[in-house]
Amino acid sequence: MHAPDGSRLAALAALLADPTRAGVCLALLDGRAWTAGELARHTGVGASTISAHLTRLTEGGLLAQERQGRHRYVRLADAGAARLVETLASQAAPAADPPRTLRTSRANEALARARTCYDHLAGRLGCALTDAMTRRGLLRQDTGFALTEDGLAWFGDHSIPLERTRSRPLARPCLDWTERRTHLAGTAGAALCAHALNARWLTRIGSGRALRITDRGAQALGEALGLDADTLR
Amino acid sequence: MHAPDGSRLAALAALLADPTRAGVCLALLDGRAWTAGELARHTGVGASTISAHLTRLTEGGLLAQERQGRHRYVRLADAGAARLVETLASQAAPAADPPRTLRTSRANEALARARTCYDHLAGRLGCALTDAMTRRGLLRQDTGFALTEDGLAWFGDHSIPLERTRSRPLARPCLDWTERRTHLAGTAGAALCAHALNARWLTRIGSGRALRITDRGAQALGEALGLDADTLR
DNA sequence: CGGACGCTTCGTCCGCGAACGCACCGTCCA
DNA sequence: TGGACGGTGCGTTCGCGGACGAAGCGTCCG
Repeated sequence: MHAPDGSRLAALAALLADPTRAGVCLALLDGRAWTAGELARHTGVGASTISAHLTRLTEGGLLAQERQGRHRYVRLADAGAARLVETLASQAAPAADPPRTLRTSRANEALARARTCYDHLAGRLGCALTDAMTRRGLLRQDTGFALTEDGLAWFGDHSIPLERTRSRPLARPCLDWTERRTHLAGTAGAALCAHALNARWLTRIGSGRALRITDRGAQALGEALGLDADTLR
Repeated sequence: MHAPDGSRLAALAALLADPTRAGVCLALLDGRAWTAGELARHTGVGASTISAHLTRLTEGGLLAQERQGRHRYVRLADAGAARLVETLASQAAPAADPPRTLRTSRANEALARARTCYDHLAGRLGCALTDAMTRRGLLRQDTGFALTEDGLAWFGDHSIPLERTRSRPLARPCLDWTERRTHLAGTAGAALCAHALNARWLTRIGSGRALRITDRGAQALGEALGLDADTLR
């Protein structure tokens, strides 16, 4: 075993060093599978071009694909790939020029409010949940980033199963692009997100990664975490 | 505020998408400042070439530079930059072809045994320390990654000051390239490393990032963590 | 069965950027 | 006050790769 040489690192970075491929990976950060055509339209590039890019990303191990009929579905390969894109995105973020059109402004506002980040919750909602959990002593951030005993119990009380795997941390921080603060990721973050969508606490807006809080969700989150979810509507 | 677009992410990734620049960043992961000439020799490239690369990396915000006389010293700009390179390196790692010469084999063995990773300890030693701390209940990894109360006290007992800053976590996991496991990073990891070097528990081998355990260090680590440091010699 | 559709393959064009050598500038030392 | 040395700027070369369009292939649906 030897230290990774520059060429391997460069080859991996090169996959993300193109605006189109970077746009693809950012789009896939919503954690779902997109078709090649959707990504072509989303990045504003031809069908043949996106096809080549998806092939490169897949062969590079960043994307996983699945073919269904005449569709090619791609998604981020694993949590490691998602973490890489996240890290890059949060480090690249510091541009803050105002959006130009009302339409994109609305879309950005929705994203800033609540969205998925790969498999967990982000945006103001994600941060508010994380803060509430910290305030209630379910999560500790002052000595690192970990669930407490009370936190473990909380998940149990709400029948949210926590898979304890060796390869993936139960709780880890993820830096939020819009809030510039950390929110809950890892197995627990994913479980919470899955539960919130399953129990209809949250629903997706259209087909994107933006989320909306339901009435039931506002009530449930108010009870479970003392969160004033109305302000996040 | 809006989501980072592909071009920003791509521009950042492009900085690391070149073998020479990637080699520079990996070298700088030892946390120290290198001169332009050292990096040119290290990457096997001309002086003018390395100069241009260092300028690009600095302007991109990944490197910080400092001029002393006719020397140009560069180092990684901040913990964020280091984390980015780490993440990329650990994701890129899976090549394991054996080293070709005895010389590089020796060097790799030394690196695998004990080294710095930006500002904290890595290699078998770093992982062993992290494991020992976990075993002794100073560090919890099963619910995330955080120091325990006992852990905080341990740092106090050994007069290792822990700066509690808001922007940087006290403890976070860092994936080790050689061990494929996590070791302690963050403020606590940095403080431990600094203390170990200060107290001469460890010394640098030559000018690289490899470390050697001193007799005093073996004894101190044995007492403080019950670590059998002899096996790491 | 035919046509629309989603994706892929191929050929082509074109621009970016990495590397080098050389001339040059400032610094350090004998 | 030279001369060696570390680093910079410029001009040149050259290969890589991203984009497009056209043609082709399999899939779905009317």
